[in-house]
Formats: sequence, structure tokens, C-alpha cells
Amino acid sequence: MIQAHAVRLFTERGYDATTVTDVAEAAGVSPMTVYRHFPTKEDLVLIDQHGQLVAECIAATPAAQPLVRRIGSALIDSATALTSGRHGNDLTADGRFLLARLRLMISTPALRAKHLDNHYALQQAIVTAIEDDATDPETTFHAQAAASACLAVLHTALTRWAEDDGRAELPDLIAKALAAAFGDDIVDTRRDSGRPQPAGSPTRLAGADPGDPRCVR
Amino acid sequence: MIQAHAVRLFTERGYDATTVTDVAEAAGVSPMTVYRHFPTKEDLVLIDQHGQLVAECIAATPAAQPLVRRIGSALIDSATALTSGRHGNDLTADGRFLLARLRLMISTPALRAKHLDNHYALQQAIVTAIEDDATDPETTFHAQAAASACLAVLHTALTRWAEDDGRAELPDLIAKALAAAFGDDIVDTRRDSGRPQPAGSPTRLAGADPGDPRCVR
DNA sequence: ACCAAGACGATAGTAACTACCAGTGCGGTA
DNA sequence: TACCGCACTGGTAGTTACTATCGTCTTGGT
Repeated sequence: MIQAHAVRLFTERGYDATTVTDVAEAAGVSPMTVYRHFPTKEDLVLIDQHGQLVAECIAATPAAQPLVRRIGSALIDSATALTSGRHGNDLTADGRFLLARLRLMISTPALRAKHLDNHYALQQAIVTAIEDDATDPETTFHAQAAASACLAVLHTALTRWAEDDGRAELPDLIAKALAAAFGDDIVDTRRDSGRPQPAGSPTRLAGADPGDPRCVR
Repeated sequence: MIQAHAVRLFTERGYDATTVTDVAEAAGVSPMTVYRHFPTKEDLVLIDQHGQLVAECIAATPAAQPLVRRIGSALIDSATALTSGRHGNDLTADGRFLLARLRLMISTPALRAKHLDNHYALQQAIVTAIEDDATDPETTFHAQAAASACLAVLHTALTRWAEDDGRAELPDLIAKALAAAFGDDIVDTRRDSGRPQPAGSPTRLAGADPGDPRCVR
């Protein structure tokens, strides 16, 4: 409730121009209560249900494949879970709320910075999920590099999704961005099994897609 | 001068436990003067001479190669320029200062967040440096994904370098991290020309360079 | 009806900034 | 030498995010 008012006010007046007191008044509570539920002003936008989701998806992914492909699949799967349920081309209320928060995150420096740092924490979670035993520093370094790269690509896809007002399918954008960074052969093509594809949605890249310009890269 | 005192105090007492007033007193100036030279407390650690450096290195890189390799080369080159000049195994004073700032950046959440956001700005600079003309959104998306991934890998390498107390060669670490994320064949092998290689340094990965087979990563 | 526990609120305080105005040293010009 | 503009510095007061502490109130279980 508090959060909804906060996101609305931030969107209307801007993040910096809105004080926590404003949010409290709009929500009909005292500033103290706001701070009790959301330790920082940034948390009014940035609550992160994404964290465990990705870690679980990692665990559910077969280990015998390249690191980047494994992490990429987990990211796509979690994004599918996050944005599932839309009516035709319209997002659900949840989806619209997510989009509004995402736009704030991208356009407001303070929020963007903290969000990127949250990704950094998520990176650590991914790395420990991948190597539940090994303590070889070289292996860890490997996993850190792969995970950080994948998360950066995820952020690029999220940005694009927000710019596109959520019209495109987020999992598709992530797959596309992964392919752009790591090569077309890195994206898992077997994921089509899940949710049926709305007609007219962007092409299902990966593998052989004759229309793909294959661009310079 | 102010900055040197700041980094020392932050390292000794911790970033959060040191106030700007403390820094001002240590430097023998008023808090006002500190704010005049460094708009925010974070800027006492995070001044970024890296920005233009990377953009210049991008411009100096041949365009006819995969994006990731091109950006990776630029990052390696700029790192070489940044850490050049060491006496035997010891860093110069500049190098030690850089390392101290890096350690603060990595261990302090607020600094880490802002640094990652600076990378985000750097990413935009790289993208515009790459496509000085094209406005095709797909191409831009491509470049965004590649640049963000490369910068994330750079951060991983920087972290490792700091953990290693700057003993390893930073350009080598970056090359290694790039290879870990994108595959051994992505790292440019022709960069050996510059500074002579200390004996016993890690192997110069990336097997040969068979004529640069134009993309497919 | 009573009691313990958690939720809420008010007050006061710290620290990072910002806006505004005043003093100080310094080179160039008459 | 006297004067003027200019850059640098400093002081004061205010805003805002956030914390600590304490008192109040509501709620659920017996």
C-alpha cells in the first residue's frame, strides 16, 4: 500500500522531488511507519523478489553445460515466471507495477546505482549456487566473470523492456541480449515448451533464424 | 591533497564512520571547501579518469572484429595504460593509491553502487563510440548487451586484482576474465607488443589467431 | 476480561548536502 | 600607490534521509 503510493508519487513528481514525508502523508501513516517497513527510501522501489527466484532456477538447471548458458537459462526462466500471466497484449496490474518501478530504477541515478549493487549481491548468490563445494579460486573467478556478464546482459534486456513499455516478451529480450553478447549458439533453444506464444510476437531467435541479420559483432 | 586524507581516513576508520567534517579537519580546510572540490562524499573516492581513456581506446581499435573482442581489447589497453610503470613487483605510489580506492569501492556498498553506476555511464559512452552513426535500435541493443557484459567482466577482474593486492598484472586478469565469460577465442592476442612481460606471468591465453574468422562470436 | 506482543507515533538528534552571503589574497590597470 | 575584478575560501542556516528512544495503542490468545 505504502509502496504503491510511493511509486505513484515518484513517477508523478520525480524521485528526488518527493520526500518520505510526502509518501507517508499520501499513505495516511507517519514517516516512522514508512521507515519501519522500508529501511531506506530506495527500498520503496527496489524490493527484490528476484533474488531467490534466480537462485532456485539455477539449482533446477542441469550442471553439464557451459556456465553462461546455464546462468542464462536460469535468468530466462525466472523472467518467465515473473512476467507470466498477461491478457492478450496487456500486462497485468502486477506487470504494470513492475514496469513502473523498473522505469524509476533506470531513470533515477540513485535507484539505478542501488539496483546494480543488488545485482552484485545476486551475482554472489549465483556463484555459490553453482559451486556448492569447490573452493578453487580459479573456478570461482570463472564463475564470477560469467555471472557478472550474464547479469549485466539481463539489465540491458530489462532496460530495453522498459523502453518498449513491456510490449515485447521479456524472456525473448533476455535471450536476444544473451545471444548478442555471447553468440547465437549459447542460448538454450529448448525452452519453448512452456507458455504458448502469442501470435505476432517477436521471432524466436536462437539457432537457425534466417531473418537474423547476423550482424557484425 | 584532500582526497589523499580522505582515502586514508576511510581506510583507517571505515567510510561510514568518517564524516566529511573529519576529512576537512584532517586536510586543514573547511567542510565547504571539501564540497566545493568533491560534490559528494563518494566522489572523494570515485573520481573517474577511466572514462575518456576507454572511449579513446575504443576509437583506436579496428572496427572489423566482433564487438566483444573490440571492447575487450580497449579495456585491456586502458588498464595497461592505467597501471603502467611499476618497479619490479611493487606498484608505484599512484598504483597503491588506485588500489586503496579500489578496495574501498568494493567493500563499501554505497561506493560500490555508485561505481557500478559510473560503469553504466561508461557503457553509454562505449556504445556511442562504437556506432558513431547508426541509429538502428537492434544494432544499439546489440552494442548495449556486449558493452554491459564486458564492463561487468572488467569489474570482476578489478575485484580480483584488489583481492590479490595488485600483485597480478591487471591486463592479464582482464584477459582471463574475458576468456572465462566469452570463450578463449575472444581475447585479442596481438597486444603483447607493448610492455615486456615479467617472467613467470600467467600464460597468454587465447590460442593463436587464425585470421579472425569474422564473427560467430 | 486480561495480558503479552507487536505495530504505530512523537521527539530529538546526526550527517550529507544546498543556498546565500561575506571575507581574503592576487594580478592587472590607471 | 590606489583601485578593481576574480577566484578561492569560510560561515550560517536550512532541508532531508535516517536513527534511537520511549510511550501508546491495538490485537490475539487464554
